[in-house]
Amino acid sequence: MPPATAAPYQRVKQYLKQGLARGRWAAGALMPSEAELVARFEVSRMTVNRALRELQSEGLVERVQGVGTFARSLDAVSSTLTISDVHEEILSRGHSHEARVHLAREEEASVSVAAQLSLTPGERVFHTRIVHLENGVALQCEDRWVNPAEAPDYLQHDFTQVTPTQILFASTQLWRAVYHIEASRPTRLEARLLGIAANAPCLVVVRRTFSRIGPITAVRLVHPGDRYMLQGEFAP
Amino acid sequence: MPPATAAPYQRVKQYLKQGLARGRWAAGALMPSEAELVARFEVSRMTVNRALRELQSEGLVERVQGVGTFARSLDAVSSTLTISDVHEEILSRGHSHEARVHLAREEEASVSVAAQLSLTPGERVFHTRIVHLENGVALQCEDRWVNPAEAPDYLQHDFTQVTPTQILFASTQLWRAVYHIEASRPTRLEARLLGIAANAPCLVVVRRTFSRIGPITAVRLVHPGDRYMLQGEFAP
DNA sequence: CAGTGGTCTAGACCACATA
DNA sequence: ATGTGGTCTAGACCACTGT
Repeated sequence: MPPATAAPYQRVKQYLKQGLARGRWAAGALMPSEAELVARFEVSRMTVNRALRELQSEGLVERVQGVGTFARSLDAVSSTLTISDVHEEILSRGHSHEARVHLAREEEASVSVAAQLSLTPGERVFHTRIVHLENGVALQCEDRWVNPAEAPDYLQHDFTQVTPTQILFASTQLWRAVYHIEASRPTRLEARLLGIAANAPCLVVVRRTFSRIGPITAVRLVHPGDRYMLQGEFAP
Repeated sequence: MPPATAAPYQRVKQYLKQGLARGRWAAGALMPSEAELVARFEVSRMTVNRALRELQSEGLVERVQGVGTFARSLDAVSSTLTISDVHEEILSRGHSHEARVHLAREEEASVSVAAQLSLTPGERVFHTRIVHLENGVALQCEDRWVNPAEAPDYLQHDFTQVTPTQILFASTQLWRAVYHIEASRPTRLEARLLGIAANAPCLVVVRRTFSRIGPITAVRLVHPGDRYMLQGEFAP
C-alpha cells in the first residue's frame, strides 16, 4: 500500500539505514555529509537534514557540529520495555481477569513508605493490596501506596472493577517513573495470597511514579516466576 | 550554560510539554493547530511542525492528518531498558571484572539450540559458558551459542580478556534482538558455578540477536536474584 | 468547501572544528 | 578559510478529514 514513490526524506533515510545494516559504514566511520547527500539525491538540504536528524534520534548515527556524521555502534541493546496495566494485558491475551481486594484503607506511613513518597513517617497514606488472577490463576500481587495529596478519592473506587493503574492514570498527571526489576522470594504473605511455595522464585517489579509536584504512588508487583515473563524486542 | 534564548522550535516544544504536564490538555484533547502556534510564537510553520513532530516521536502527542493534534495518555509506562555489556557495566561501577571460562568449543546443535538459531539439529555451533565475577563475586552465568556462519572465528579469542558481546558487536552487524526476562531457579550446574543454593531465585535474561541474514547468537544470562537488578526510568 | 497535517524548496545566518 | 552541522524562513503543493 505504500506509494510507489516514497517521500524523499524516507529514501535518504532508507539508503543510509541499509548501508548501516550492510556494514557499508562500520561503527565510528564517517558518513556522507549533508552536502554530499543533497547532490546525490538532488533534494534540498532541509530534506537530508531531516533524514539525518531522525536517524540520530533513533540512535543509529551520531552527529557532531563542525565535524560530521558518524555511524554508531549498537553497543547496548536497548529496547522499549512496556509495563502496562494488568487488566489490559490479560484481556489482550483473550483471558479473563479477576481482582481480589485484600486490603484498601488509609494508614500511617511507615518509615520506608514515607521515604518513597516524600512524606514524613506517620502521615496518612492509602494502601491497597490486590491479587490479580488470569483465568482464575493468581498472576500478580499488587501492593500499592498512594499519596493522598495526589489522588484524594483513590479509595472511593471499586477495585474489583477498575485497576489502580487506571484510576491513577485518569486522575493524575504522570510525569516521571522509575522502576527496577529483580528476582526474589515472595514474602510469606505474598506466597499465601498467590498460592505458591515460600521459596518459589518471583519476578518483582518495583515502581514509583511522580507528577510534576511530587510522588504519586509506589507499587510492588510480585509475579510467580513460572507464570509471568517480560518480553521485548529491539530493531532499528 | 544554555543560551538565554533557546531555539524557537525548543520554545514551542517546551510550551506544549509544560501544558501537557500541567494538564492543560487532558489525554485525548485537541491541541493547538500548527497555524495557531505559528501565530502565537511568530515563527514559520516548519518550525512548529518540527516541534510537533518531535513530540509525536516522543509519544507525547498523536497527530492525524486532516484532523488535528491530540494529547496522548501515557497509558503505558514504557521506558528504554538497556542491556549492556557486563564488562562495561561492572567497570562503570568502579569494580573489578573477572571472567572464568568453563567451556568454549564447537559442538552439535541440540534440537532447541538449532531452533533458536535456525539451524538443523546436529549442525556445528559454537558454545561458550562463562561466569562473570564482580569484585570476585559471581554475578552472571552466560551460556551462549553462536552461529558459525556469522562469526567464523568466534572461538579464536581469549574470553578472559574480551567478552563475547564485544567480539560479536565488532564482527557482526546487529539488526534485531528479541529477549525476555523471567525469574526462575538456576539449573544445578548454574547453581554450582555461581555458588548459590539450588533454589535461590535468579533473574534470567534470554536474548537472541539477528543480522539481516539470520540469527547470530542465542544467550541465557543467569543472575543471582540478590546480586543483580535491572533498573529503568521513564520521563517525557 | 475549509481546515488540518505531510512534505518540499532555495536560500540564509550561525556556531563550531580543523587545518 | 573551509567544511561541517543547527536552525530558520516564506512560500508552496499535496492528501486527508469533516461539514
